[in-house]
Amino acid sequence: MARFNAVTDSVVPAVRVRAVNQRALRANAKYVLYWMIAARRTHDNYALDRALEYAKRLQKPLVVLEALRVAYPYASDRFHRFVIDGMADNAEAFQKAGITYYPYVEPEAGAGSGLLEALAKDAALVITDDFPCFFLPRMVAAAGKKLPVLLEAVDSNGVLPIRALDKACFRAFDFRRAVQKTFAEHWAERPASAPLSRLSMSKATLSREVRERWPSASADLLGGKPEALAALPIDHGVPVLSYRGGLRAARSTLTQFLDKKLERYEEDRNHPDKAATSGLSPYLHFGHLSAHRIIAGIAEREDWTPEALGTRARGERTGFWNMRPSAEAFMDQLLVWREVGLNYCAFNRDYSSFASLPTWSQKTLTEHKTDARPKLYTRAELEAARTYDPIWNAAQRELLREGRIHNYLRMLWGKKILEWSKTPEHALQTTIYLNDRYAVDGRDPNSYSGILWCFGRYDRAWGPVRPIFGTIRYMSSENTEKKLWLAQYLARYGDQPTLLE
DNA sequence: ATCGGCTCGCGCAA
DNA sequence: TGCGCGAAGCCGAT
Repeated sequence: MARFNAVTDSVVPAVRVRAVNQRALRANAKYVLYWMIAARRTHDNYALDRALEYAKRLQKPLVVLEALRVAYPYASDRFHRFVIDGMADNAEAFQKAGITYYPYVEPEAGAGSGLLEALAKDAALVITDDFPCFFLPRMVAAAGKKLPVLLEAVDSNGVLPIRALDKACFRAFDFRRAVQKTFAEHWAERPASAPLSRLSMSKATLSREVRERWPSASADLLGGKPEALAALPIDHGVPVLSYRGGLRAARSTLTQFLDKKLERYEEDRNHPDKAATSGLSPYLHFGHLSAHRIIAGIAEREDWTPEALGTRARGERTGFWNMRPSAEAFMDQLLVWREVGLNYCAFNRDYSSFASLPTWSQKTLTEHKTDARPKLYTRAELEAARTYDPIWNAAQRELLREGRIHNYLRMLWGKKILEWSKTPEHALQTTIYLNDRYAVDGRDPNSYSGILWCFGRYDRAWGPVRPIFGTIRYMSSENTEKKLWLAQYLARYGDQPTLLE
């Protein structure tokens, strides 16, 4: 270990590693601890690579703690089920590799306090995930102060490290240019796709204190027994989804997308009836799937290698990747639109407020703050999908039932909330609440980009000046209905009573 | 069906 | 200083 320089000799790019505290590494401790909080997967994971690297250098076993608490904002059956599905998959993969994996689901608020510290007592150092959003940055900072050992946060969020640039971009165009300039070098430093294969690592023993005071998640919970979830003090008003979380489900969703949908992506993606969207966002949000894995799949289908990349980095939307148009359109979503959100959150703690909007949009919305609204709905009316607008109601019902809203309709959904709220600030609050509570990929940088876009972020002014919107880009249900194929969508999520309401 | 104007700010060329 | 251009729009003119 003496000659290992953790910065220059690591397989993980230094820009992805952040020392959260200045405590020492303890080479004589029992194991290396990976506290898995965002990249909840066993491959394509820089934090796991880093942890394995330390374990090998120090000749210690690796212990992985994947914890889920009950008192975090919006904890519900929906998100718990999704994360626990992932735990079951992770348990199997780590078991096969001979790594001590500790899935912990807190049975009551506060019960999990002290677990990380107790496990860290025997750790040479702790590695965790660096996620720039929600309560995670605060939680990691607090842990850094408490832990008696070195805590490193590793960024496995995207293909570009969140600190690849030194500031936030306020236009997608600028970020696209940065992606085009640097993709090749970052792609060359991708994480291991099968880090657990051919490992020979000794197994760690956890202290009796830990095993008795914080028993790992029960087989009932991991196995998906509804009673086990019902017993937890979480929001039972947000029901589980019809699709599973976890790595297996992520892989099959990806395969479906690549085999059946990618080819028609560009043409069909705006049409709700065409079912052309990837459905990958929930898996990306909870770290069950990596952008690297998706790109590898696209590259294979497109027979693509980085040599095909264009040399001009001018921020143009086509002609850079040199893939088929549909694949290029999807790459733009994945690399530019997903990662520009990560970039924003990484540099702005204030990523979701009205004050974070561009000056021009704050100004125009404020100027039209007192304009008459066609109708004002309460949050509860919106939540229950009870408006006069069938398209909006359908989108809201899709959110309630499926934990997502179709890409195109999500924009209209947000714009209408602005139209029906007494102030833009209230509208923003309501939109974020609904998305955070019900969307599987809520509480994600990506989601905040999408919502704040409706209020002007990453966008520009569009005339003519209209009531309420001012020069914010306007969208209407009438035009949406004319432009899109959505009859089946309306039938599926239409104004008929359902179990939820 | 397609086109320009509506309207704002940024980077870049000059 | 001027020019070109940008997530998905809308509307009226041709």
